[in-house]
Amino acid sequence: MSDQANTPPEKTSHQGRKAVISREDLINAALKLLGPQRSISSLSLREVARAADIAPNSFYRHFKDMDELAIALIDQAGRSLRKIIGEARQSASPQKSVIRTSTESFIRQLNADEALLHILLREGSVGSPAFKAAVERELTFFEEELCADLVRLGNAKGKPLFAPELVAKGMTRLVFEMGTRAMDLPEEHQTDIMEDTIVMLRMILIGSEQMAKNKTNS
Amino acid sequence: MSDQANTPPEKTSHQGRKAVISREDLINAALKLLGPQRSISSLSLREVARAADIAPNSFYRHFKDMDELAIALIDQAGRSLRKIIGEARQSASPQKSVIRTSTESFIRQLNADEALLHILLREGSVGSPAFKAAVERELTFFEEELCADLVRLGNAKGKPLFAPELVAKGMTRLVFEMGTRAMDLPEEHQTDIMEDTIVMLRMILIGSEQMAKNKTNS
DNA sequence: TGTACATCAGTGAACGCGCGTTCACTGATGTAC
DNA sequence: TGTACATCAGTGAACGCGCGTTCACTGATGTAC
Repeated sequence: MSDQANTPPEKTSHQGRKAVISREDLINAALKLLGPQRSISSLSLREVARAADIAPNSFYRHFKDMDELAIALIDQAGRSLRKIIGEARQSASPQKSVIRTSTESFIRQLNADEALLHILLREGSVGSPAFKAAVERELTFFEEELCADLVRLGNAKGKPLFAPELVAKGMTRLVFEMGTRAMDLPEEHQTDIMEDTIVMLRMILIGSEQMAKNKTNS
Repeated sequence: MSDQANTPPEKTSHQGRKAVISREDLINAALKLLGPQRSISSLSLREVARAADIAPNSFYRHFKDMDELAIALIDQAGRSLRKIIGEARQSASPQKSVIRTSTESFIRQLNADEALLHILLREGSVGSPAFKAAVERELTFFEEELCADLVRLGNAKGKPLFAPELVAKGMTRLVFEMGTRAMDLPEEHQTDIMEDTIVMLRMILIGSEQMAKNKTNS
């Protein structure tokens, strides 16, 4: 056996102790620690350093703060969310409604990501004002895209919407709220929650169409 | 001047140090510490003891744990919620819809309580499984009452609902979600959020009525 | 009414722990000559 | 190609702090005789 076989070098350089670590590595270390039960705000700097296999003080080479790391995480989660939804929008078809497609891919990704999207669900209601603002920014962005989609679809169908921005907001918030609760449950229950959510989203949509109709008639 | 005039005895007995403290006093001390920015899970035992003006170890005379205190707080918040809604239900009138009355009293109480209801909004997504279960219990209870109300009202109006339990769930979750976000904002914006919320709740209600109608016709 | 005694909500001191942060350091890597 | 030097991501040791929890204690209050 060669001497490097029984002590796999991982990230360490040939000396045995040091390594070269990037911001990314720290972010990933943090993601490994997060999950349904842990929020960013509950992570300690030393924990993250430990998970990344560096000395605690080395953390400061990459981030000023745990807060700075947290913001980076939220940004990344937001980017991930936008990507998911962008893809869902692409794959919309006459067979499956946009609502169903989007909700399904949201929940699917929630399980696949294991940590990234959870951040947006959790950190919106806890943590520093900066965290909340960052999450709120992602949500608002999401709502605006959804709103544009809804208006376009509604006009195409000849069923314009009443207060489409509130339709988008209600749908977004509801999906996030339901997703937050779903996170803690085993996967089989998540399907039920998803179906419930879809019905609720339909109610909002149909309600808005109806309200637009009433407004026009009167 | 009498000797007790310049050092008001507060809770202390005549000796100057000791006091008799109740579970209630500890709960209230914790409530004083809570608020938009602090969640129960972020409170320390020593902080609560300090706020209640007792030695840290005295805490154990009343609660086994901070967790036990937390559950007590959640219970109390739940009771408060039910009371609010009970009163709102009483004061429903033909002039103001149940939706408006309930939402208004919810938001009003959110501001008045300053801490009690916030607990239910915050602690549902963070903290130990026990916390979450306790919050979920309160929400479910709330949903069931609301559902019964909705069914009764719908039948009285001759407009039965489709999936009333989902109407109740969607409304509850939406109000809580919007309330959570509203907490951090100054009061003048809260009115806007409340109006938005009311419109969204209407969409759900009208959507459900419409879906029931479609089901019947087909 | 007095005395002896049990109870128990309060106490101060101490513990070990993980935390964030600082300091002066080291040694691999890249650059200039 | 070789040597001298600057850079800078890593380091170990140490700090002071607030935490939860333990211990043996105290002294006011209620009860029995």
